[in-house]
Amino acid sequence: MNDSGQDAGSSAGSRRKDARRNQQTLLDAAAAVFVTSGVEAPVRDIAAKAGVGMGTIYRHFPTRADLVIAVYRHQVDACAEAGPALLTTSPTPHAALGRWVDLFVDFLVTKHGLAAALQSDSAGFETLHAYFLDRLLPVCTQLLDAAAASGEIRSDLDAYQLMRGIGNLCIGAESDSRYDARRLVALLIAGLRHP
Amino acid sequence: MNDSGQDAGSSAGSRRKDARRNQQTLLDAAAAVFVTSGVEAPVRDIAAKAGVGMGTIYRHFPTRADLVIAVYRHQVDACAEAGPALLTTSPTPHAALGRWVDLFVDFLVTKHGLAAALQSDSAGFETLHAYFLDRLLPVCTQLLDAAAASGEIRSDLDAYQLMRGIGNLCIGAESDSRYDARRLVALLIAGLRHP
DNA sequence: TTGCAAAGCGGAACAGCGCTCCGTATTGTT
DNA sequence: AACAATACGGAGCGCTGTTCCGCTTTGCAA
Repeated sequence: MNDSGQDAGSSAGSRRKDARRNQQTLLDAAAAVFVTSGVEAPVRDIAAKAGVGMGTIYRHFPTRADLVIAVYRHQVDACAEAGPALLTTSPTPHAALGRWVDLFVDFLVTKHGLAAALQSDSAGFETLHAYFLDRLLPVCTQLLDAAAASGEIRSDLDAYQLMRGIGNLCIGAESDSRYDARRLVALLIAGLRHP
Repeated sequence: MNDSGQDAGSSAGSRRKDARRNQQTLLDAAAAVFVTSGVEAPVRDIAAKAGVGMGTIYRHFPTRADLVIAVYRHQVDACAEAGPALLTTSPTPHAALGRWVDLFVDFLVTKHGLAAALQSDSAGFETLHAYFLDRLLPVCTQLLDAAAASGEIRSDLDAYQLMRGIGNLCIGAESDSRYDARRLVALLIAGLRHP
């Protein structure tokens, strides 16, 4: 359960051949369905798209969150790893924070319903929330601390609140052309500057 | 459908006696259930709490959104009416905006799941979104314009985006003690000031 | 090659949801 | 007291997520 997604057999090829093949098929099908119908698409749709039964999906990914995590793991990891890099390549820590936040927002906004799922209180999605936090909170903390140390921003907002705020601002951004989450997040970051 | 909530018979006592009594019973039951189980509580729970059948609830309130609107109508109206008043009693338009936003945030944060329902893309909740917008967008626009005219804030963010941003920031605030929506909204408003 | 656990698969089945529909009961008017 | 008109209750439909178990596939061992 707290194996942070995927199956017990990890990604190495230890299981039976058909099992490995189905796992990959499911990941591809899920990715495709998430794009067209959003992250909260019916599990049956994913199973159908993969040409697989319901049982198979739940054996490979015990909970929906595990499937979502598996699909987006690479991109979340990339986002996490970009943090320290940005800190060295940006003119100031505050600029690095801004760029990293842009990266995160772009990721969330382009994944239908992901931001909403992250904050959803429906059972089964806490794992998703936890994974994002585990992976990104340390990076965000590092960037925030650096920017605070350089004196550019106030230091009375912790990384958790910032990330939740950003995640919240991204909810519904993909389905409402009148709403520009990037702009609002930028405003929020602007509000962090010392008065 | 676009009668903005409630029933055709409005609140006047034109219908049968038992119908009027049941409508009030339902409003009370819904208010009570919303407090304990949130706005997205099962309709059956509300019917049970009111000691009434499913049919009754849907005849009085054709959609869930209508019921939610009916329960909170007074408070939303109060919030809308407070806007112009604040404009005259506050030292500056920007201060009025800040106080009004606080009012709105306090309202959202104390109603379990209301902020989430507002942005929910589940069918049947667009009416709720529309009602809040109809009622509050003009007020927010007025406050925003006044603050922009006084030169205190930038004028390139419309009231719609601001309200959506605020609503989004309030999601989940009532069930996460580490997250303070009021603070983040304040930061967002701070970000509106001219640089 | 063949036999046979072990591992994996499919989808029927269950529970919980919103919402509809219609036979029955209540009202108030004649 | 009789009778429309109105309103009520809850069974039932379609949709979710999730579980469970009889059947199939796989791969090792003989």
